[in-house]
Amino acid sequence: MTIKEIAQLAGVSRMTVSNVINKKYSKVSKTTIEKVNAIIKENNYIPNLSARNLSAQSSKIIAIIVPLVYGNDSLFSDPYTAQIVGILENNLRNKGYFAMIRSVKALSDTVTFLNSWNIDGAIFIFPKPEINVNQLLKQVSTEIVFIDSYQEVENSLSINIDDYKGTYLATKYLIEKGHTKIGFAAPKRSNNLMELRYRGYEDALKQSKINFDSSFFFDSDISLLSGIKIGEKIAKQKKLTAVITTADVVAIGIIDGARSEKCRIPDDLSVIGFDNLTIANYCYPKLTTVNQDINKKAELAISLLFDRIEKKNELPNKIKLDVSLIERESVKPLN
Amino acid sequence: MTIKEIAQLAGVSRMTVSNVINKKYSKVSKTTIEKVNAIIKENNYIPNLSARNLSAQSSKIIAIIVPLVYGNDSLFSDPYTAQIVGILENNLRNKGYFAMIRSVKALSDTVTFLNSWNIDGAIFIFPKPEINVNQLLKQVSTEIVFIDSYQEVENSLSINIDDYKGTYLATKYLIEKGHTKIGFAAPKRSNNLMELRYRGYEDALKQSKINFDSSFFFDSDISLLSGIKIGEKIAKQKKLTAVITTADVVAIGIIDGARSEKCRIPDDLSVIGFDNLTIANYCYPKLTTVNQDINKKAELAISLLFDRIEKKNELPNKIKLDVSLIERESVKPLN
DNA sequence: TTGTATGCGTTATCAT
DNA sequence: ATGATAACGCATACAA
Repeated sequence: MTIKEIAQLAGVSRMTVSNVINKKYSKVSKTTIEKVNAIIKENNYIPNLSARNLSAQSSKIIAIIVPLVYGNDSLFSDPYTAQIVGILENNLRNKGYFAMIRSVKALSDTVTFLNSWNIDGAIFIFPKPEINVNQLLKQVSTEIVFIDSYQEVENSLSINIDDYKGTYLATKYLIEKGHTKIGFAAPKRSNNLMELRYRGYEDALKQSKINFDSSFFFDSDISLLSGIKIGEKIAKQKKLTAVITTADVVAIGIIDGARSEKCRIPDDLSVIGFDNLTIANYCYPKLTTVNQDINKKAELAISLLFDRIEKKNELPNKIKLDVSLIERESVKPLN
Repeated sequence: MTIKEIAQLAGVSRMTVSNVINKKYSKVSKTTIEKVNAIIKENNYIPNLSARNLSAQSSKIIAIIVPLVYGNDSLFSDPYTAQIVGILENNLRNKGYFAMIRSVKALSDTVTFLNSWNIDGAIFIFPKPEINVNQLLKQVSTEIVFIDSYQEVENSLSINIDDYKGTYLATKYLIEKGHTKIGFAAPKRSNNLMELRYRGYEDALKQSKINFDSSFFFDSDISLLSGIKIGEKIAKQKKLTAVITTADVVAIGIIDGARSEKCRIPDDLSVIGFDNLTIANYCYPKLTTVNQDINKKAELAISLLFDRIEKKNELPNKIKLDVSLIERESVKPLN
């Protein structure tokens, strides 16, 4: 069923039908509107968006680009990403847009994808260092909002959190509770994210004149498995009384790994997470963690994207969200 | 950059360029192929898929339709859905398709969505009773594979698991361990899923001549919160020694809720989950649960969908996957 | 208020 | 081996 057929049934031109569909009522008489609408309904006519988009040079599609976790089949190994994507879809749908999700490996993949469809905008979650944001923006005309990008690119749109503050708060909190042997589990690959979180940790130590020992550092992926290995190692070494992480999933992994080596949590080892995922409140012990407002992050990404798509330009290029420490049960005071 | 421009630059017709792009090499000379390819590369030409799809009447888009959880902003409140969607996207991308995700509330939403784009196929995860599969199939020409559909519709394509066996195994296991006061937490709304899982539970009880008491039943959503409330209730009542659930998230919620009422798990209450999510292995205590192969489920959905899209018709309409019980630490023997 | 012509970028068909 | 024409379904610009 096409506009043409509807037009024939209604005995009007295609344009009249088109105007009815697009509610350009000033251009059509009431009688015609009603007649056409009746026929549209009767025939269950639904506009062909491929055609509309070709004509309009705009697709009403927003791309959601997510990192492809190497060695993993699923994009959503991390519930953090899943939660964001869910909120994005919800907001986009309510705005009359469509959400196309795509995982990408390389810059060229990304460019091809974004230029293939007349994509109206994109939200890119955690662009890995392999994908150079600067290059990407040069090769693509789509508006892109980056969530958790730690490539500092002027003029790029991004939503981040105060990473420095997050680890700073966590470390400070442990120190207040009497801990001095505080491990730090984070991905090693140097990027700004890690730089910031590392500095937060380091500065808090320094302020209390605690020496950083390189054996305090544990290279981790953002995965349970990675956490488990670190937990086992920490339990065997018996050198630390506490450890902070850069993701709740890692923290939960550490707890599990340490426990398997007879290390009690938090009695023998205090653990602090990062993200405040839903599960952080239901694992055992309930996880003391750095809270970030994931929902707000996703919603702001949408706001910023549409601020630019609609050329309002009211919001700043870079938005940084605050974090806070949530006290639960995975930290034991030593004093 | 369009085909037309490439054609002009190369001094050939649009069709020749099109043939090169689509690798119809029998129709183009080697020299031309090379010349055209060079110009394409040089200009970073990328085909416009909107146009291609309009022409081809096919979009290379596969819709992933997920249930909208009422009162929840995120589609992926449940990691189970997130995992499936991740695997689907991965498989689709590898096949050269695009994944459009969409949550739907009503039948009409769904029909409009599927008919708007020239969508090549759809995978529908857990169609709620509100969306009548039979009606849907009548109003849509797209091939749809249903995952976890409990509306029995002849000729519809579906991937399910052996729900009856799942709860049967769980209940039987508890009985073997000496439990007789076994609760059952599941969504009450009557549909086939619940019917099947309920019967598995009930039959196992019957076979051991254990009477079912209506107070053993707890109406639950598939959510942590729902589990928590049930856990609290069970702990307060102190009537049960064990409870089985229809989702790991509910089981984890129950553990948390019961624990908050000083009920020790598994000492005072044994709990069995359902799904064997990743987290089931890392919560505390590690969850004894009914395992289903989520990855295989998603992969089979893709296989079945493309079996029909490509008109091979080698696979059966309905595929039912086996389940098994995974023994971990959330059940304590009473004998 | 309604209709006509044209273009969006691609591909199928049919000539040459 | 290459090219001309039409078609996919819709919307913009302009004419009547």
